Amino acid sequence: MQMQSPKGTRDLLPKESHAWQWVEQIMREEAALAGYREIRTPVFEHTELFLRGVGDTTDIVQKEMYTFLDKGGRSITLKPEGTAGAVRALVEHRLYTEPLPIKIYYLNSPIFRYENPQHGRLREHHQFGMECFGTMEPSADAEVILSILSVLNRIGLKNLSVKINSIGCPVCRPGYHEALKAFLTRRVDRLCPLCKERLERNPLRVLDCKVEGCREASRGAPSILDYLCGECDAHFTTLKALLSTRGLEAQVDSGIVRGLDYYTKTVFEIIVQTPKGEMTLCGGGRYDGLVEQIGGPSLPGVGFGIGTERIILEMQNQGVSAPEPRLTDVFLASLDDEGRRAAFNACMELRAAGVKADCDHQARSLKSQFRYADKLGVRLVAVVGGEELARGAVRLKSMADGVESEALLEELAPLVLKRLENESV
RNA sequence: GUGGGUGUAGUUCAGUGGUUAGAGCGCCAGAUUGUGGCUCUGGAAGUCGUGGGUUCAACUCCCAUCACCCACCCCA
Repeated sequence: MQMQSPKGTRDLLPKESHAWQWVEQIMREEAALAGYREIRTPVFEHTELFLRGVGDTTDIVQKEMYTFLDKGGRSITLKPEGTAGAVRALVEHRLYTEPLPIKIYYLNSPIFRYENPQHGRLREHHQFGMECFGTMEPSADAEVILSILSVLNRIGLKNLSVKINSIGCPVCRPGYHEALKAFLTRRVDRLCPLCKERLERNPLRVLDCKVEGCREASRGAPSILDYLCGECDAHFTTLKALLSTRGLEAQVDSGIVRGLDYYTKTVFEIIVQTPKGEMTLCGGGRYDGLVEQIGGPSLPGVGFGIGTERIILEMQNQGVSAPEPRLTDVFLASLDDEGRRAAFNACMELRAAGVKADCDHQARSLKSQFRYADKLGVRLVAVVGGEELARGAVRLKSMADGVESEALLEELAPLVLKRLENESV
């Protein structure tokens, strides 16, 4: 049997990694602009963290976690989402003793979910996330939404839409649960088996079901928005106003309930319209009770996670490509053994001067070296050897126009630097 | 987890029971003396996903298995 990467995993190959780096750079810059600092937490955590954080009625916890016992008998789980680990670290290291709010982000943290792979759905994927702790203000909710939108806009993605909703808080949600449960119970016979269970433990999730019967059954269901308490309602109204101020008319969609239990008040998704339907790029919201559930102080929070694979996928769909860095600017070709030594030496000198330089490592013919240099897309080729080398010189050829000139070896670095700068392509 | 499709060189694919399995692109090299892109010529490269079975004979038929793709489910 041939070795291959495990089901649902992918190798990031050199020809695509530059696109990732470009996207990462934009994420870092936007996070930094908003005062967020990077945090890196372990790939695995105690299973307990996710049971308490993510919620044990969720699909993620019930059937999608990579959980195993380690050799010490501890139950360990590979991160199925990014927020819980960040919250654990925040609590463990008392980061909340710093001036509030605490703003942190994680970049391409690997995320694991055991499910059937499909387009844009892997068992291991990577997420960028921003989390803001210690403020109840809707401006924080607006900030994280606008930050990630700014990232997506800078990348150049089109056809994006933002859906928001409020799912209330411990004050108002019980009342809504009751009303929703009463409503659905009257139509229970039309619900799918899964939703019949959900009805008891988490009726909100029935609204998210895609089964036709359930969709019909939930038509005309009471809306959470009608049950929000004064505080939640005011929060939601202000958030919408803030987004609107920034020219963002978010689509209010009471069907957005999210797959994680820790959310309170604001939940949102960023969707992209594709020819095959819509794809969720980003999901997030407010989680005012989470820090306390994890064993920390009562500290509100709001944030999001976004899948990098999906961003890259959609970039390809939309024909958006990251600028491709030139691999090598100058190639040192050699004519003979003496030239090979000198070319190697000159190559290292150029690198020391900050020039992307390379030389022949295959002992190839000059013709082949040129062919190779051409494929690399280099801008200048220096031919080292022969009678020029005896005079301490090389022939320097510009690959774009084929023009050659002679250059002294000892002046090569400054000359090359100047030419690369002048003819910057 | 359920249902459908696919699996042949690095890659995109041809090849449906019969000698040493093919093509385009890519890769490597050559086309007279020290030079790329175009063209021409040559070369390397495949346990035909894996394991069983049927047959005188299997890439081709059957079974299983693995992986990928698509749908459901869910979401990033």
